[in-house]
Amino acid sequence: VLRVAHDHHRNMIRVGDLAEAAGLTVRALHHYEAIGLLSPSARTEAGHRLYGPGTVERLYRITRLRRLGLSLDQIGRALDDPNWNLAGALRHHVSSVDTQIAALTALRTGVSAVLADVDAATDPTNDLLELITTMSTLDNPLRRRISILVYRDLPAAHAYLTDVFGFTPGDVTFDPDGNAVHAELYAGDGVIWLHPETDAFALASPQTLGKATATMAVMVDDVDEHHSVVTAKGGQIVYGPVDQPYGYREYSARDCEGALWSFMKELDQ
Amino acid sequence: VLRVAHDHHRNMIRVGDLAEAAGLTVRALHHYEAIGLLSPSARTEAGHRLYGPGTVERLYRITRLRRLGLSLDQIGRALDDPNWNLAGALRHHVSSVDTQIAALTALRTGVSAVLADVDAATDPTNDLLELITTMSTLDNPLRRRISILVYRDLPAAHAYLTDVFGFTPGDVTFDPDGNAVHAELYAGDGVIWLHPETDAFALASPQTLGKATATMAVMVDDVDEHHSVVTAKGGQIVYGPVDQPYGYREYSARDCEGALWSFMKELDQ
DNA sequence: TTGCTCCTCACGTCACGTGAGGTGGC
DNA sequence: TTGCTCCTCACGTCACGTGAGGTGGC
Repeated sequence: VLRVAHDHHRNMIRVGDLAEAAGLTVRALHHYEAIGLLSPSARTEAGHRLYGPGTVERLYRITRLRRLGLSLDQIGRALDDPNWNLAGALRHHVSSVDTQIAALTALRTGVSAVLADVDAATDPTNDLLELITTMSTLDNPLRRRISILVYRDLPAAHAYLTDVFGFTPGDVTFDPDGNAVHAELYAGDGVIWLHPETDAFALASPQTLGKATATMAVMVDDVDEHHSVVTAKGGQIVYGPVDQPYGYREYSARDCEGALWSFMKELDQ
Repeated sequence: VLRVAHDHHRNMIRVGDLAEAAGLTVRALHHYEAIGLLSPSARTEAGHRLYGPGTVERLYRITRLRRLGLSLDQIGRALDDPNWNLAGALRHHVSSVDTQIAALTALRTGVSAVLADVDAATDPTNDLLELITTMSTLDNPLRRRISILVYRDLPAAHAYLTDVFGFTPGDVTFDPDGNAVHAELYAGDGVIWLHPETDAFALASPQTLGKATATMAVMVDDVDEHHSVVTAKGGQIVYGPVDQPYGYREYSARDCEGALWSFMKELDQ
């Protein structure tokens, strides 16, 4: 292990500072060293860990891959073994995440149904345990919701929702004649599909009808910040951020074809 | 510990049989005994575990609570401490499950966005690690989507969507005049809100407009089974289950006010 | 001199999985 | 006699958290 005198520490960082910068604990960095994932670039004469720029960069990649849900073992292989198939591992990982999400969401609806039954019970001595033991709603078969919004110009709407509202763009699909037939956007908890107008199923854009049969609410971490970004991008604000009596701070905006969006966050309490 | 001769085992069950019946392993039952959660009713003279009817019933409750995501420690308290607040623990648990779901779904969309970029990359030597390191979409601030569907008669729509399509009912909120102003339904991965018609925001029911500006897709485990249940309940089918070229098996139905719903499942491959 | 950060063990977590080595009933 | 199930230790898992006891730099 390289030992350096303290006048050579210039571009090195100590373990506590690195941990804070990376949002980890010192103990986690000790652990990464113990399993051979991330070793300090050097040590001081007193044995204190020192991390150089290359090592810091490596830790940045580690934390990124960690957020994707890979194990430390997998991350080590991804970083050190050029023959290891990272894309394959991620693809496999996505399907296991899907399974976990399905199980948790089934659980979530099941538990809230049980609790709703408890609240509604006229007999308060009614045993919750009995309810749970006999409930069948723990097996609701409805899995994921996907909202499908109708637009005249899919590529334009796709670009607008990405640029102005900040959705992550997914694919835009075209038919052989070059008409856009499908487009996807990613929000935090799933996907939104965009659909062209069609007489066959009586679907039309709010721009065509002058009214809408649905709107979208999207939860954000900071309503005011999102509002100021959208305003700066030229978004068409319907009303600015306001605390609503039903427990949300929210503002509302219309997109390029007049569809209504509310961006909101639950108020404390 | 009660020891019984083998001619007194009549209504007792052995550990291997109990494990199989409960979908657990023998080791798990050993563990439950070690932590004091479930002890056998008796032992044979040779020391083999024997479980009576009361103990089997207790294990059934344990597995049920386990499916709700409670820890073995919490389950023990729920079963043995009459003063312990099971409903409170479940309520707390629901919000932690929500957080987990949000994190996993954010992860899921992030990873699939990364993989989509990899697939679209014209340069196959483009480094996936580079992509992940530089991707900003992993920090998308948009959290949860909530679809808001417009209906003339909220209580009727709430009842229809629950009874016919199988959504789990949430609350219906009324104003002081007795008008329904808000209603909620639970699907597998979140909530759907129902909203009354309002001129102020140009929102109207498909029944009023004759057209719709949005539709909903809902993923189910078994499209044909859901279709047959909805048909039996008198649902208005638009087209029956069919494999679509874009990779889903789906069918479509209209609800009590003409809103279009697709129930679908991804095809293999 | 006083704080603060740093160091190295080393046990604990959660719900079992997985042998190791051996015994009693059908 | 041969399988099968059963028994009791006891270590391993995964990514650290949480002290215990102590040292070096500002």
